[in-house]
Amino acid sequence: MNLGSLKPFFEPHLLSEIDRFGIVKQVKKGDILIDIGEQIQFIPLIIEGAVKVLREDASGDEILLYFVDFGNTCAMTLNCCMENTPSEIRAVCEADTSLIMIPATYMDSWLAKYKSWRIFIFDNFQGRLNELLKAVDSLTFLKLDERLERYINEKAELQKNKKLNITHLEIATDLNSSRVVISRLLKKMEKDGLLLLGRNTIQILN
DNA sequence: ACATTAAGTGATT
DNA sequence: AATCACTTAATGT
Repeated sequence: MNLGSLKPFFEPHLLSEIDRFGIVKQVKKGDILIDIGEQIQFIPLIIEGAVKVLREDASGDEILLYFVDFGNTCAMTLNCCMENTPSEIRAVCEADTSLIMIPATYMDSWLAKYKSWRIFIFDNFQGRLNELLKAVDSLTFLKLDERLERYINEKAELQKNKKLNITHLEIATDLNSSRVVISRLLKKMEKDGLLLLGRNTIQILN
């Protein structure tokens, strides 16, 4: 197992346990990792790629909460793991992603045994909580055009690429708006010289 | 050539 | 800011 990239995070003993009990999994873009209502059996550790975490309302509309990328895991999942409750969120792969699935049963013993695991879990809670706060005030305080701008920049940063392959419809569902509105806002941004639009692509200028 | 999907636009609420 | 109704353009079969 290629654990080199995790070395800075965990102490050697823990690394070898991860090596022994973790299951490496490759998932493709669009795959659903965890769905709402599912019981969590594994803690996913992201090695490469990114996952988006979203919530769904009663009428089936989705709303994006945050992204999880390398070296992180989903705090909502951790929570569900410990409490043994069903998932409150859906996790969908943003891009082709590789991750290590760690059986949830190790959570407890590792927390007791390994300082680096405790730190890791804590940092993740903190990180996700901040992301969640960002999502909340984005929803309540920002207008749609500002949210859209933030969304695009975040996405570009995530995949380290100023040219996004995404449709207006995908953006609309992530921000839970409608395609027409997104198209218009993007068009305005293009006129303002912020972007270059194409079919399935958005190129960010600066 | 035809169907499908993405994006652009005016009018209306 | 959302929805409708329609157009135009790009892509797949």
